[in-house]
Amino acid sequence: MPTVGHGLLQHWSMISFIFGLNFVDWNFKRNFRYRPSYNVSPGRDIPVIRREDGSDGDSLVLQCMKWGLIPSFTKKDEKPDHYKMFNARAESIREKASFRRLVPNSRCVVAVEGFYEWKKDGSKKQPYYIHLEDDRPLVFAALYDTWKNSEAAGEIHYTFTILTTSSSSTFGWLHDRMPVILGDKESMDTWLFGSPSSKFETVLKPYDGPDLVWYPVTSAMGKPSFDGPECVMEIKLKTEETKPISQFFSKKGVNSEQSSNLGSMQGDLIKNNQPKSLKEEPQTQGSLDHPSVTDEGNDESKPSILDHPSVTDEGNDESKPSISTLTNEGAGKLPIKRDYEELSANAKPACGKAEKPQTSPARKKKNVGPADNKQPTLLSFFGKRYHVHNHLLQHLKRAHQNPPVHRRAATEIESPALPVPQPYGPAFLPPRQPPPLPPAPPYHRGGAGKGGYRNSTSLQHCKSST
DNA sequence: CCAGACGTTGTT
DNA sequence: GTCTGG
DNA sequence: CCAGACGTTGTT
DNA sequence: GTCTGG
Repeated sequence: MPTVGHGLLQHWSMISFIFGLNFVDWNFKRNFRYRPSYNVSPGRDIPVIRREDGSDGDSLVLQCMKWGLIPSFTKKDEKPDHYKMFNARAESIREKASFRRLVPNSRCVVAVEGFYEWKKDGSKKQPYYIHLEDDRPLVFAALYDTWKNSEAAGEIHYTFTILTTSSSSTFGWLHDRMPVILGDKESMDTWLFGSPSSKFETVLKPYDGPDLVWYPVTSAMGKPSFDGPECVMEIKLKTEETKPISQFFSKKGVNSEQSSNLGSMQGDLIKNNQPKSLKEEPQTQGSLDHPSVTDEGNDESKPSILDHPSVTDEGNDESKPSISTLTNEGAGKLPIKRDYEELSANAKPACGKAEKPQTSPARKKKNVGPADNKQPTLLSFFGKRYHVHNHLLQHLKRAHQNPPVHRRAATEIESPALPVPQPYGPAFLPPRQPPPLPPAPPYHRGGAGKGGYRNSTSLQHCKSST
């Protein structure tokens, strides 16, 4: 089985950050329309790795596809809607008409440096940037499909959807679903090379590694047009704690007060513990140790995808980069089980970064307060979309020449990539956060250590909460 | 992003 | 016109 | 039989 | 393409 390791991705990452990709001269398929971005939303092209067509071997292809699956049966004259299927519940991919046919032979993986998820707090939504502590790329399990529309004669459009699963116990306070993260080489190999009849359930589970960390970022990144390093800069949250509990349940109270938070980048207060604040804590969670990020053996044993000769760029294959191996190292996998039973209720303010885990979330549904539950829905918006950040892929030469432009607000529209040399150097990376702390207490009931299993519509194992 | 809705009561 | 869902 | 759907998240 | 609902 071919091996695809983190190494590859890690390598890309290093190249882009440190070396600047010049030396990766990979010829990507003709229309490799990719531009690095800190804010990727459905409809954008990003590189994915898939098995080579018809290959029963270990050949892999690196190719750009648009995020947001357009099933092959979509009418040729229909306007493709990438927002409809940008995610697929892992628990039900074998049942849903749009996905099940892709499971046998259209599995792929997507590598990103991190992604964003919004924590809801009443009417407000606070985005958080989630990434691996050591910045290795995150590898998501995905499914792709092809479609031809009426125009562009014969042009085949490749699109993909990212699988989601229930959240791990440590991530659950932020959101109840998370992308399926293939944390080690074995799981990547299983997903990419497993036989059509394989039981993929074992790899389509919540990633529980303690090395998955996060911190709040500006809500400005909620706009697809907002791109640039600012998207991944940590901000301090203003905490409003201290409200009597009664207010917690009162939406009214909460809202009014909190409303200020929206884009706030400022503030921060600190506080001490209090009874749980409504909002869970913002925090950066840390993990405990970094698992071994080490890689000990770097993999040498197995070739990584990059050096894997078989990875070709679909159209032209000539170029195969010859990179040597990199270390792979599996991500840390199992975390330690943490048990915090204590739900700490308090909030830790964010002082800087590492804080602590949050407390368990209040349960969402029911507590509604008194009247006023109905707020204007401001929360919709892009609630769902994953904003995948990937400057990681800057190694793509094209990309390199066309760095993302930092835009503000809706002022502009996406401009086609133009060579604008405007390098923002490697110095932009998001701050790392060291402090590991115990994760937050899970809130799912019943849950067992990891993601809670609940049932819901479908079957397979992991279910999510809520 | 952009097509489509633009409601309430009663509920999961 | 503006919000919402996809 | 055949037209129509085929998705996810999140909620009041 | 394939399943579902009417």
